Amino acid sequence: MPRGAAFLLAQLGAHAAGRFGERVGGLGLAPPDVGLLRMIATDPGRSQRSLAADLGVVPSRVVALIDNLERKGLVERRRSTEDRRNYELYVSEAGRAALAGVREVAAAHEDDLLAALDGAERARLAELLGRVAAQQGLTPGVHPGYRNLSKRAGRREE
Amino acid sequence: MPRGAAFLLAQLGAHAAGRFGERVGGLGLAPPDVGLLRMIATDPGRSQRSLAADLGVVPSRVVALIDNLERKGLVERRRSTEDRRNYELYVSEAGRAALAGVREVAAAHEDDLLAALDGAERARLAELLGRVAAQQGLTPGVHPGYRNLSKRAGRREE
DNA sequence: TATTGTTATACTCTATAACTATA
DNA sequence: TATAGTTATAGAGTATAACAATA
Repeated sequence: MPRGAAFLLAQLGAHAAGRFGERVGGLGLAPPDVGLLRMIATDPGRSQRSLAADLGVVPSRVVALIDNLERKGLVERRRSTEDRRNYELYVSEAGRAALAGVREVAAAHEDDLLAALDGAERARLAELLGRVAAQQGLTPGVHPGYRNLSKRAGRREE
Repeated sequence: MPRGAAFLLAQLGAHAAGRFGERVGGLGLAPPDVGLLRMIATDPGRSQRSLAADLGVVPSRVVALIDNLERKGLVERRRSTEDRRNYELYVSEAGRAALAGVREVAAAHEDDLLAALDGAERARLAELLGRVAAQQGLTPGVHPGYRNLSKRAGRREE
């Protein structure tokens, strides 16, 4: 039974995510931590609500995620002075250091993952994948692993 | 921040898996069902234990998975006459019909997923991905989504 | 009344370990 | 004693809904 590119994509994607998770785990980070940290670093002061919206996740989940990051000292919650209902989120100094570690790890990850390809082939692969991602409407930099899948048609196990 | 091929792979892989799950959900199948069904169809009479080993999953999980398939009438358990401790698993007629449906759905899935690419580009993508998968030691046709990830350091995202 | 964040709760998935029936 | 499959249980992850503070 010949496997097409769609299956290979799903298979390799899960593999890549798993391996990356192992690597950042070595840094004391869970995979969701990494994405959140990056989003907050990119747009400091943003609220939990806006994160929930961008991630396609329920706000209560962001509470737990940020609790986690705050407990690790990587993110700070500051009550907004303009609208005291919401928090402004900031990446701490330790958080920035963690992100630097993530960047190293990500480079090593990419290199090991694509060991079968030379530079030109990697670029070609990235180009093809980029076009597919754009056509599929995927948000650059946002991993669908966050998304609430329960609304969708099929899931897992009956 | 430029995203490399590794991130795109994880992102697109999760997207592809999610969309495929929706489609087979329309057939009344959960994503794990599809893989199990195929493995049993390929190698009729195999035991639950052998499935667990191939999937990298604990045997008790296979019990629930097969219970499910059996309840839907897609798979049959027959007590082995040689060694009465184990079952021989077979895909039923309904199971074969379900697999035919899966093949249709998979073709439509691939076509929609890769709408951004023409035939030559799809072939090129499949070729590149195939080489990466082989170098990474991935088992053809076995999706890592089954694997026990709890032993590993981190888990999801990116 | 509407909105931000929180808590309480429930449900799903999945692993671990103990158990049964064979061998 | 060892193996195939099963059951009981627990823990992680995540959604839903009710709630408090603020607007």
